[in-house]
Parts: sequence; structure tokens; C-alpha cells
Amino acid sequence: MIADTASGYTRGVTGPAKRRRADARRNYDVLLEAAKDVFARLGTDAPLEVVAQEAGVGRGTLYRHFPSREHVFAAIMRDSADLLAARARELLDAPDGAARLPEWLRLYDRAATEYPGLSGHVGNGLADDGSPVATTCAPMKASFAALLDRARAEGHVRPDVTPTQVLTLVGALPKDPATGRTAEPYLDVVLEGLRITT
Amino acid sequence: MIADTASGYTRGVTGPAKRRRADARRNYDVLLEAAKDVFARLGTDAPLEVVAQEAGVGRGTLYRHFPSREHVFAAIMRDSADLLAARARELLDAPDGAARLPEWLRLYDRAATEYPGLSGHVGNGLADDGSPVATTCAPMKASFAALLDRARAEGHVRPDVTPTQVLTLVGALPKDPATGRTAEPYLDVVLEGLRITT
DNA sequence: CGACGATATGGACACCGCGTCCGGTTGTCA
DNA sequence: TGACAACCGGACGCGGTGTCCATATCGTCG
Repeated sequence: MIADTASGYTRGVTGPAKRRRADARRNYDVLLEAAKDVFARLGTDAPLEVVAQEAGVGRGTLYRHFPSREHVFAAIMRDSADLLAARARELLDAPDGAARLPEWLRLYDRAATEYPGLSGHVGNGLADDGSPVATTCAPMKASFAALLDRARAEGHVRPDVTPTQVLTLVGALPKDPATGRTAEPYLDVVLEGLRITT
Repeated sequence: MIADTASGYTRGVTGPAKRRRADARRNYDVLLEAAKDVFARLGTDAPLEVVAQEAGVGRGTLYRHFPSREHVFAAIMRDSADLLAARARELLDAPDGAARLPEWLRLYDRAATEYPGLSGHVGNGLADDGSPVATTCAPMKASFAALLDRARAEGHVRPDVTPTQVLTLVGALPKDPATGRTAEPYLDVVLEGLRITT
């Protein structure tokens, strides 16, 4: 466990560290769990009303905690993003870390496709600063950027590609309609194309 | 010009070569032009009502000619698809045709991104037979498949990738928000990844 | 412990876009 | 020219979004 849930202090959009009422915190948690469940079943385009219903809460409450669908995505990604950030820093410390960049990108793909349709939103969000997922994933993005820089410096990666571009590209890869996961062999193609082909 | 506009005989969904009334044919043409104009300005997610308005026609008429948004896309793609099919056949006849597959894919990308948001729909449509764009683009897809087969046989392309996958992947590449075109260097990365790296 | 102010709630509301349907109109053919 | 078939277009119902405010609940302080 990286940290206890930040639900007590982090609302969807507002600033940091505002103490909230107990019922509000509870509803936030319930809503987030409901969103995960509904998104898993119906995909990330599911009506937010369903989420509110499953949480046993009115739509107004949902929009209070998550002003937009993007904010729900950001909240859902938080744990994974922290994990991925940590993993990127581990690789940065490892001697062969840069060469194992593909390994990290597979984990990222895995996390971004946890719910059907999520990866596209994550990829887009990361491309536009100011989006909620960009905020949430900023540490992950920073760690990945460092890792990519090193990989580039060591000649493992073509030099004309930015961190944001890599994450956006992987997020945009077509999905298997059945599983919602990135279909084969798209990720392999991209990872191959990212390499410097000597 | 490959052929005169097929508007007199081909409706959005119904079978071939049904003679239509003069006003119907006229409305079809006007609607198609309006759609191009509106999509160019507002993107392919623009309300179809706007298209109908710009065409000076009721929504009912629009839906009569194009039962779904997909059908509009298919109609818009028709000319480009014919052109691309012809080009693929040319390359098939050329001695170095297989090596010039990237060239064709750039043309395809160019055509698919002519209107903002179109490429994704085209890519998805091509992946699912029975979709209107799949029908319209069938000749193009067939010619491209032949070209890809040859490229594979000559060792230019990794063997585990299908024609549909290539077209879907290129269609899914992230776009430059400003231009609506495929952003650099995504296409280069994919083209590189498609190659057999000896 | 009771009451009061701050905060959260949730349902009602208005908006938008889609796709359908049918009464009226217009083109086409005999 | 008459009659029929095809077409037109606006009205309708549906579903989803996001906002707003009267009410209920929490937490604190006297």
C-alpha cells in the first residue's frame, strides 16, 4: 500500500487539504467504488446516473464530488499512477533500467486498460495539462520522463519522441472489443517502432 | 476522376442501382456537400441537425438518406477509397511496390484525416464487417491486403499483422488538435515498428 | 446536552442530440 | 391528366448531461 486513501483530503477538483465532513468522505468512497464496478461492467462511457444509483446517492452528489467524468477517471487512476511512478523510479535505479522501458510501458498499458475505454481518456488527459488526470498522474509522468530520457541517452529509443507522446500513443492503441485490453500485436509494433533500429 | 458521382444510384444503405427521384438525388448531393462543410468546420461529431440545416433540409430527410452517422462517413470516404484502391493496385504492379507500402499508408492517413475525427471512425469501421464504411472501403481494403501480403512475402513487414490491424492502427493514431491531422511522429513510429528489423 | 451555523444532499429542471414516425407534398408513369 | 408511389420535414419520445436550491445532516460551541 503506497498510502492510505486520500479521500479525506482530496476532492475532485478543489485545492488541497480541505477537511470534509464525514458523510462527504464516505460518499466519495462509495461513489468511487461504484464507479469502478459500473465501469468494469458497462465501460467508462456508462451513464453517471447508474454510478450514482449504485452508490445509493443522487446525481447531484456525484457531480459535487466529481465535477466531470474526467475527475472520476483521475480518481480511479490515482493508485495505479502512484504504483507506476514508484516502478519507474525503481527502474531508474536499476543498472539495466533503461533497457527495460518496454516492461514499464506494458505495465502502464495494463493499468490504463483496467476498465474498458479508460486508456484513451488517460492518454488524452495526459496530453493536456490542466486536465484532472494530468494532475493526478503528474508524478508518474515525471518519473517516466526521466526514465525515457535515460533510455534515449543510452540509445535505446529514437530521439524525436516526447514522454507525453509515448503515453498518449500507447493509450490510443486499438482495443480488443471482448476484453477491453490492447489488442495484439499493437503494443509490440509500437515498442519496436520506438526503438532505435541500428 | 475515377467515376462520376454515384449519387444517382447508391443510397446510404439500400441495395444497388435503384432509380431514385430527381429531388431525392439532389438532396443527397446537397446533404453530402453540407456534411463535408460542417465536418470540416466542427469536426465529425457535429450535430447532424446542423448538417441538415446547412443543406436546407429537415432532419428526417437526412436520416432517410443516411440512416446513421456512419453512413455519412462512408459516403464521404467513397472517392478517397476508390483512389486509394487504384493506387494500391498500381503499387502491386510496380517492381518496388511492396517497399513503397509506407507511401501508401501515408496517403491513407492523409485521406482518413481529411475531416477532424474521421480517421478513428474509419479505422473502427474497417474492423467490423457490416459497417457502412467497411462496405464502401471493401475494394480499397482488398487491394491493400494484396499489397501487404506481397510486402510480407518479400520480407518488408512483420508477419503477425493483418491488413485490418494496420488500417485500424493508423486510423487510431493521436491527432494534432490544431490541424486534426495525425501528429508527428506517430506514423513514423508505427511504420518503423511494422518493418522487419533485420 | 441542545441549538445553531456551515456543509452536504438529492431530486427537479432545462438543455442537447439522436433517431423515428406520419400527415402532407411532389415527382413519375401510364 | 390522374393516381400512385416516393419523398419531405417537422414534431415527438428517449436518454444522458450538468445545474440549482430547498432541505436534511453534521459538527461545534456555549
